[in-house]
Amino acid sequence: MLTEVYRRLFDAFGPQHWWPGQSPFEVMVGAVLAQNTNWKNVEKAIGNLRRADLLEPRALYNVPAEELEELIQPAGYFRVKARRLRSLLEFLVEWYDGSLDAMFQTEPAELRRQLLDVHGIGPETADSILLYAGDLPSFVVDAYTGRVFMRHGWIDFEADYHRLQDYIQSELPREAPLYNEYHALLVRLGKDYCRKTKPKCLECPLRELLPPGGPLEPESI
DNA sequence: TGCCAGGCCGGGT
DNA sequence: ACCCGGCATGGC
Repeated sequence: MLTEVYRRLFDAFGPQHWWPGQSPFEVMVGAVLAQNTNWKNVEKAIGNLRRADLLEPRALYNVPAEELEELIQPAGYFRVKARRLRSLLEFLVEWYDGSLDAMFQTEPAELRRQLLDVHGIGPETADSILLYAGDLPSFVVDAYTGRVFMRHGWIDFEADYHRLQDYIQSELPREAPLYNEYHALLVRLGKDYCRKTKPKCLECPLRELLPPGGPLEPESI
């Protein structure tokens, strides 16, 4: 089923080119800034950091908190995110001497646990870093993923992050490029057709895979 | 013009 | 073990 879903999404949307041509560090910073935030706003914040020549671990590590807040303000939650970036930078500098290459030498499951111990890094952000910055096959589950799978009845509404991730990873070959493209396609699908309100299920590329009675909602389970 | 966006944490039951 | 409010900006 998941392979079929992928085929349909790829046929409908083509490759999404997520996080192309950018440094792993920039991707990592973007993963924090993107928490519950419109990507357009994240781009503004990243642009500010780039203009200030701060998209490099040591440079960003040395920026005072208040200045960091100003730079990332367009991404929203800027005080919270400044603290979270700070935690992540301290982790990177203190454990890996500020080197992403060194960080990614760590065995992936262990690195994932370490990232989850960083204040402000939850499962989605950790997996985004592993997958999009480290090319490691850790599937990124987001709000869209859950919504799409639940509305189709492929997983129950009570499933948490790791239930969903285990299910997806058990159905797919464990390959980073596939996870990368698959997640990006699910986000694209979500934005265009599977929003929280006013979904456009009947025009969706997956409409033929809907349950007979149409998309499921929590009360219908 | 409200609602929403590529979450996560902390405090209250 | 839940449940919920807080965090903040800009786009549609």
